[in-house]
Amino acid sequence: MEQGLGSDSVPVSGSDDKSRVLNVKPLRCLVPIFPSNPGGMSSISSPQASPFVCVPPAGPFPPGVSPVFPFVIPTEQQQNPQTPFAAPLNQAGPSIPSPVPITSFRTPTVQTNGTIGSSKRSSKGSARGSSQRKTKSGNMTSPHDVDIDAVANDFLTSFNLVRFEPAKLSDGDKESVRYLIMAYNLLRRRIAQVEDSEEATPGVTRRPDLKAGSILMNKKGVRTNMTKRVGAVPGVEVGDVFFFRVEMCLVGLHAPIMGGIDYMSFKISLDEEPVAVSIVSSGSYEDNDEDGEVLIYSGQGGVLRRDGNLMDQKLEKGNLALEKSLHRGNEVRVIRGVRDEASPTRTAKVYLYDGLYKIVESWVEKDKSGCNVFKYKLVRGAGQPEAYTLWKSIQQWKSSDSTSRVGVILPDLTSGAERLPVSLVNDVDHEKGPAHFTYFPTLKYPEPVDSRQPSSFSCSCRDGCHSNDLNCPCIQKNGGYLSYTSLGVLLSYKTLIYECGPSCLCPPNCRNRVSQAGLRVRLEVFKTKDKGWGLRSWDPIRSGAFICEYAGDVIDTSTKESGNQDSYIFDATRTCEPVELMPGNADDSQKIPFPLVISAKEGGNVARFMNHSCTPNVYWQPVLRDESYLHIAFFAINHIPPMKELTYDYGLVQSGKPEPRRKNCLCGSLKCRGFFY
DNA sequence: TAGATTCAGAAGTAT
DNA sequence: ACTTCTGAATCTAGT
Repeated sequence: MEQGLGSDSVPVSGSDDKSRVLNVKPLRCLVPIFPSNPGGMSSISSPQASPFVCVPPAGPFPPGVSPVFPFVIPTEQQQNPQTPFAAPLNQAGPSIPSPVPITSFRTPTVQTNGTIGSSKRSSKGSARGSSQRKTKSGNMTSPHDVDIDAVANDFLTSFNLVRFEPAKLSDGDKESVRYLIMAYNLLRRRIAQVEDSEEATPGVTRRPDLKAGSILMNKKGVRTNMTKRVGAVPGVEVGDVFFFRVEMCLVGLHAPIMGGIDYMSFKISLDEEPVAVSIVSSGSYEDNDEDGEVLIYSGQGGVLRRDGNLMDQKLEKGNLALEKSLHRGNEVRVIRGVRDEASPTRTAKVYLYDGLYKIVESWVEKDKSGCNVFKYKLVRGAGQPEAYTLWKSIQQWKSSDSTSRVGVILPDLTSGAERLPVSLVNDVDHEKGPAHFTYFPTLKYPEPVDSRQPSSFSCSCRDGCHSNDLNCPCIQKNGGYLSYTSLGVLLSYKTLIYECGPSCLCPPNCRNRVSQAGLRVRLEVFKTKDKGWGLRSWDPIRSGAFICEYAGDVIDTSTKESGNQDSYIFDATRTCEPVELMPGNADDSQKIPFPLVISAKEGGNVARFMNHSCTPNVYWQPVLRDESYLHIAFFAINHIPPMKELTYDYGLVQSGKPEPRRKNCLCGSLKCRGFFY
């Protein structure tokens, strides 16, 4: 068991002094360069304070340093001086690049194809979008008093730039489904971010999921798989995960926004009769699942009414459709709703697409209160990939020390260094573990933290930073918004995120310290078939969620020969192929402040096991803490099902820099460029 | 802190 | 117009 990883390879559990295991390599040769702009940052950093090359966020950059864009940003929409909150921000610190406010992206002239907000929804008496919200807050003009419709319009304007093929409206494919889900989540998170910065109205439930859903549902040419069908839905694979019901509507997996049974009418000679096409089993009825391949599903209706009366279920609508499907023998898609364990909110749910089932039996039961309830027994079709059963296995691994599982080498390769264990598994061959390395969970700068001067930009939010507090300097640095949701999900993509740092007075659980709070999902290092060791997650990961940072030793690139021969190098100066065309509120003026190269050869965390892919599901994001500590944080690009390998794009070396040895890429994607460094 | 309850919510179906 | 296995906020019962 301890052949590959000697007992000395892992730090002793509970050792607080992580620096003990750190092989410190001081950076002496970098000449400090400081912002030349008057005021602002120059006042906070003395030449002795930081050994790093500091450049103003707007550049210029030292040779070889380039801005990093994980996503393409529409360029024509930048720099509009008409910004409602440019003034307070500029007062706070002239050196802080003025954020591009979302209102500056407004495109009032572009009314060509169906702008939202004005047409359908407002005319239908539900004109609650912007006007109602404004009256709610009265005369108090919030600094964030931003029109949600405008946000959505900006978003859709960018969205229209996508090469979206109309053929996919009726028949989707994997790429369009993936893109649509990602677009939905970006919009939803953006709306949530804007709403969150406004003061909460007591008693009003915010539903950014429905708002974003409504906008995309009503936008022509956005949805896919719009024609209902029996059986598989193109572009949706068994095992795919969804985090909101609306997502499944958008991609045509399950049309009812709340209803559990989706059905369509099927022509039989002259008559039409309904057949069920998909069901969602959320566990709030008394469904029970015997072994994961069988589902006992309760019909709809008959639940406790508002008037207190209980009713028998009727053989109509969905119930009738299920009955007809039993006799017809057609396949029914099954979606299993389960609790999202990674989410701190206890009610959060994940929907697993569990593939095709057939109804084999139906009967009527009396429930606890004596009312008739229809029951349907569904059996899963053979030969489909594991989905719900896999989820059930994982629940078992979590509860039973995973001893039952084959291939487990170590239950926790971090020996407690992370807040969650990380298992080490090999079920493909006999290798007993990766080469020796020291596990530590964070990035190691060669200079101790306490020798640095506290930044005057640190905050004093003792209860944690909140996005409606515009006096918080950490909020200001992020363009006036908090970058994360309460779930630790990144709200919008930026080239640089400012987190609270060591000198901030906010607590460790501050919402602006997401990348410092440690792992939130259960990860495991596993042996891949052909790419050595890799990383994957037991928990489903929602789009935008923080996964981990890249831990390792910060490398002095001026003395070391670019350090690129080390296969555990993370080079933040590399550029990435744009992942997707992203709607832009990314701020062009914010750049990576200094070149950062990390080596995780001697030591590091789970990130060192993440493989390269040309179509990745994870991307990296520079995060600056306290103006001087740059870190690399990894976030999910789209929803990631359990046990799917986590990959990111290793990027391309800047032209002019020495190119490391190329390796053959085995990612297997259509867009594979054939190699990586 | 975790479970239970409340309540607005929007699309699809049926009337 | 009506239904609906949502989902967030609030309330309640427990330690």
